[in-house]
This record gives sequence, C-alpha cells and structure tokens, in this order.
Amino acid sequence: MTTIYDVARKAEVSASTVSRVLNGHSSVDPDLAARVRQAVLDLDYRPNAVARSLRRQRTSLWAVIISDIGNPFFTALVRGIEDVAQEAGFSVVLCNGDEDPDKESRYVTAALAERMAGVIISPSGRPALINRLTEAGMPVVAIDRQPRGVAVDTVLVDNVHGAETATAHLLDGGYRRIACITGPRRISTALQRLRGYQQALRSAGRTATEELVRFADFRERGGYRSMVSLLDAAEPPDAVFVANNLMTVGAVQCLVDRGVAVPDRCGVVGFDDIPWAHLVRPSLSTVAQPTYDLGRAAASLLTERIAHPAKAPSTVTLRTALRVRESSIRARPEPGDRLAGDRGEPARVH
Amino acid sequence: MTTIYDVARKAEVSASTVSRVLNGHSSVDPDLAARVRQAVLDLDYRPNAVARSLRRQRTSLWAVIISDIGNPFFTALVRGIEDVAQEAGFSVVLCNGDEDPDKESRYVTAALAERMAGVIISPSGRPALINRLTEAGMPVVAIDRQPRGVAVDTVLVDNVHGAETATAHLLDGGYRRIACITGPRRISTALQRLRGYQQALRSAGRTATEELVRFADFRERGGYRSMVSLLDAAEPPDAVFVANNLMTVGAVQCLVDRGVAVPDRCGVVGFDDIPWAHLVRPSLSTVAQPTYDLGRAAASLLTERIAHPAKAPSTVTLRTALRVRESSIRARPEPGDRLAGDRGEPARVH
DNA sequence: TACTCGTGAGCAATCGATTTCTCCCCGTGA
DNA sequence: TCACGGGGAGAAATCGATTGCTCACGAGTA
Repeated sequence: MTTIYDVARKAEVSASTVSRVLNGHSSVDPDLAARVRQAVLDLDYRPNAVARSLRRQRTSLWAVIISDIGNPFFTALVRGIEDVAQEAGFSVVLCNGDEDPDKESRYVTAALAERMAGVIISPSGRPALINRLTEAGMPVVAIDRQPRGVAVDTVLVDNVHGAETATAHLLDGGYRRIACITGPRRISTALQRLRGYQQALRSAGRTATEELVRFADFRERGGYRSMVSLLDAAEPPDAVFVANNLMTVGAVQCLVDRGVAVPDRCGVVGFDDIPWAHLVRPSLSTVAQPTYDLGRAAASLLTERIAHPAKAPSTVTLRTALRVRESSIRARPEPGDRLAGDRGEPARVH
Repeated sequence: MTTIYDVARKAEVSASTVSRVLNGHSSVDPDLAARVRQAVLDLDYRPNAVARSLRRQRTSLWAVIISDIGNPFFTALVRGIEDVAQEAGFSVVLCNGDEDPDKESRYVTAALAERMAGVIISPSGRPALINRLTEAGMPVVAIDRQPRGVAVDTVLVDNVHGAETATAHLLDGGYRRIACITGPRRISTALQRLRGYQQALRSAGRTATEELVRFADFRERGGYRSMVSLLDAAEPPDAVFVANNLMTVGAVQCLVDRGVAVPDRCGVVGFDDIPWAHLVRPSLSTVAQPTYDLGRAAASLLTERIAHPAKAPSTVTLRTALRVRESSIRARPEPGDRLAGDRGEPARVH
C-alpha cells in the first residue's frame, strides 16, 4: 500500500505538503502542487482512511441500523438516506439489527468503536442502546420508531392517524367486527397503530374489545398465527387491520388457507405498503408511508446534528396515505350487518 | 472518550499491560490483570477500533456490496453471510451498489480506504473494480455473478441448468412460442440464463429465434417494457421465461394490464423466487435459488481467503430448484397447438 | 538599511492502540 | 558464589495522516 510518504518522496516534498495539497486547507506553490498531484496519479495513491480518522477524530461513515433487512419498508428508507448522505460527503453502511436486541447492540458497539460520524437507527426496543450512543457523543437519529425516555432527533409517520383512517375505512365499508393485529408492545409504532384503531372504533360509537386485539412480532409468521387465533375465537372478526406489511402477508395467507373469502367474508387493511401489492389477488388495501422521504428527512436531521451537536433535538412527522384496493371493499355488503347511520359509500381507489 | 491511558492510570500500570490483559497475547500477573479489568469496567472503556486498525493493519469489518437493495434476492443472501461472519468474529456492513457502476465504485473505494478485512460483491459488470480490490491485496469473493477475466473466489448457481429446466417445463406444458426476457449483456447471469433457455429449445428440436429474446435491466420496469414489446410483435409468444424476479413482476403486471390470461394465453416462469409468490394470483412458477446457502458459502470462502491469501481461487456452484405453481400450467391446453410426441404430463407441484 | 509582516515549506507532535525492545528480578544449576 | 535464563513489566517505536510550530525568504515600510 502506498503511503503519503511515498508520494512525498516521489514529488520531492514533505508529507505535510502532500497533505495540504490533497486537503486544500492551506495554500501551496502551484509547481509543488502539480508535482504532488502527478505523483498521486503515478502511484495511484489513496489516503488511508483509518489513519485519517484517527488523527481527525472523525470518520465519513454513517451506520444505518435497521430492524429487518427482509422488510421492504426498511430497505426503501435506505435509498432516501443514501441520496442525502452522498450529497453531504458521507458513505452509508447498513447494519441489519434483525429485530434482535443483541444483534442491534453489537452493531451499536461497532459504530462506537469505529467512531463513525453518525447513526440512524430504528430501535427495536431498548432505550439503553440509544443512551449508549448519545452519552458517547455520537450523533443519532431515530427513524420510524419513537425511543422512550430519550431526547433524540426522530423521524416518524402519523401512526395514530394512519391507523384511524384505515379502521374508519373498514367501518365505512360496513364491516362491524374489526380485529387488530399489532406488533410487540415495546415498539412505539405497534402501540400507536393500536391506539389509532381504538380511537376509530370509539369515534364510531363502538367499544374496542381486547378479544379482537393480537400482539405479534411484525413478521409474516406472527401475522399468520394471530389470524389463526382470531378465526378460532368464539366470535371471529369480519375484518382485520394489520399493523405492518409482513404480518399482513401472513394474515392474508392464513385467510387463503382457511378458505375465508377476502374481502367478502373478511376485509383486510394493512399498514406499510408491500411491493407487488398490486399483483396479489385480491390486491391489498394499505396505509402507505412516504418511505423515501422518511429516509431523506432522517439523513437531513443527521447532517444538522453533526454540524450542530448542541442543538435541541427535533421530531419530524410525515403523513401516511390510505391506498384503497380490493381487500377492503365488499362486492355485496351483507345488509343484515348494517346499522342505522352507516352510509357505506364506496371509498375511492387511487 | 476514555483511552487505554486512562485505564492504565486508574489501574496504576502501563498502557502496554492494559493491552496485554485485553488481548491475552502474553501472560500478566493475575493481580495486575484484575486491577486492569476492574478499571475497564469502572471507566466503561471501549478500545478505539480506528487506532487498533491502524496499528494492526487490519479491521474486523466486511463490506458486502450488493447490486440492488430493493431486490429480496440480495437481502436474503445477507442473512447467510451475517451468520458466518459473526461466528468468525467479523461485522458486516452492507453497501448498496444499486446496479450503478459509479455507486459501486464509490463503495469499493471506501472499502479500500477503510482497509476493511474483506469484500463480498455481486459485481454489476466492470471487471476493473474487482481488479482494483485484488491488486490492493483485498480478500474478495464474488457472489451470484461471474466476473470476467479475473481469478477470484466465486459463488454461483447453475444458471444454465436452472433456465434450461424452466424452459423445458414450459415446453412440456405444451407452450410452443416461448420468449425470454433476460438482463443486461454485461452481467454473466443474464447470459447464462439466456443460454439455458436456448439449449432447452434446441434440445426440443426447436430453433431459438432472436425475435423472442429481450435484454432488459433486471428491474420491474424493464420486465414490463420487454413484455409490451413482445406482445406488440407480429407473432406474440404464448409463454415467457423471465431471467430474474423483479422483471417477472413487471412482465406479469403487463400481462394483467393487457388482459392476457395467465397461464392460459401466456405461461410464465421466473428466475429467483419472490417473497409472497404464493399470494400472487396466479401464483408464480419460479426457479428458486438457495439464497441463504449462497450467502453462507460466500462468507466461508472469504474467511478462508483471509486466512490463506495465497490459496488458489475456487468457485462454488449451488443448484437451483424449479418451483411449479399456477402461472405455467394451462388448465386446458390448446390441442391444435400440440405436436406429435408431446406427452403434456402435468408437472409436479412441490 | 533595518525592521516587520506574510507566505509557504518542513519538522515534529499527535491521535490511541499494539508490539518490539530493554531491563529487572528471581530462580536454578554449575 | 556467580552466570545464565526466563518471566513479566515498562519505555519507546510504530501504524499513516494531519496540524501546530518554527524558520526562511521576500516584499513592504519607516
């Protein structure tokens, strides 16, 4: 590996001069600069980022610790993050926390040990992790999930409102016994989406009963099992609001396996779009999130935080959009099910 | 940030001793060692990985540069890689090349500059990139795609055989005018899958005509456009073999939009499974790849390469499996289309 | 002419951990 | 008793880039 000293020798200058030419922090005689640049080309010299980081006490890498690399929602975020990072001169490395606090913790440790420039994380629960980062002075942005008890820049969507809209849409469609499959209690999005569901029921003058709520793991399998348990209950639901994309896939698979017709015998609305939602039959109604913009927003907050470490943390909340497709629109609503006051007007497909 | 000197001061020993206690390369008096360990705990000391890397001239990070983070195939690989890496004491950072040679090149540069321990890459074309890595002495494993003109450890699937099987299956099902949508010419998998398709046609005594072949971009949009172009041709195909998962989604979407019934008017087999293939209607027949094992194999090769840099490079090839679902099985084969000798026996679903 | 100031270049310190070198001490064998 | 060997600890060199400090030189000013 060629070092800055090799370049200095070849250009017949000192290493300091080479450094100054490459970083442009100070003016250098044009002749010397030209010689240095030529030597850099001749030797194909590339500065050792490790040595540079040690001396500068900072790196140009961001760690993005996402909860589940198998979930398209998180991979979509990354695009937005990358685009902003690149403009700001940072490289993004992705770490797969895998909804596993231990794995997540290992990557936090690595980000600290490698003295990365900043961390964007969708925390899978433990506030202690975020604290470890902030206490070490690491610039941090939380994305998708609100860390409890820690003041830190955060990018979220309006989960309560999104869930409320989805549930209200099912109510509008004439569904009467609407269940909710949500995520682990320790994760803010799971609770907020549950809350939105409950609020919609209450606004419609209905009680939100616990029998119709399931807490699962935000994975396909959890959605499947919860749906099994709902169908096996004494009074099965006639619709279900599922609080994330992978669980929606699991729930729908269960309905298919059990021969329960969607949307006629059971309506479905999911949270988070899935790719190819349009190819699935029946196509899935979902609460779509502005994933790319979420990523961009988080990256912008991080650049701000790095530039101004003492600034007060802020929270950015973006809006969701209900995408009505086939899974929540009954071809022939069952009239006996209707209550007075229900209009049952068809939701617009957009 | 606490350093090794803080620990040394607190434990009243030299920094060398602290280092020896933490790394265990040399024996240390048990009393001193205990004092050091206590000081490490008290101060919550974590070694600076940057300084360590500089001194040791190696890091414990692997860069995994994948072609498209939006493609579930690549994210599935990562799981396998991570599991092996962790056992071997490495952390994996993921870089999204995004099928963009410039982006890919930037990440290669970063991996070199950061002196990472090794690189696993699915190269999107330019052999020069791989050369830059190997010439710098960086341990490299290519995954999924065969780099041209470079001797490097490689993990592949039997693309030719997989494509041949898929095409033969369509022929068996009575399809007669089978098209192929493949990827960019610069990518080995695109060419190999095309070759498999052509071989199957020839084995069946048919000629592989160029009119029925399209080269696209391995993305959904490319699949859609190619399908449009095939349907608009003078003699449209009655089946199509699509050489990757995202393009299959695009092609099927096009067929849906055009009202072409799958599988009756057009059979479809894709390469690469997609998640939720079972939920898509009609469900998609695919050539499935052992993604997790591909990842594990690549990671194993990389650990070997790091341990023995001079070893001759090897290539591991894993087998694909045809998963027959609905999109390639005609309910009522059109009898007029049949040729003598066709048995048309139903393929087994597994 | 003498002094000041600014520019530009090199020397050397620095970042924090690892590792080689050196030295001391103690035990053992001649 | 003395020489030798080995274990263990600290001092110092090292990794490669950056940067504060110093110095030389030339231009400008009194």
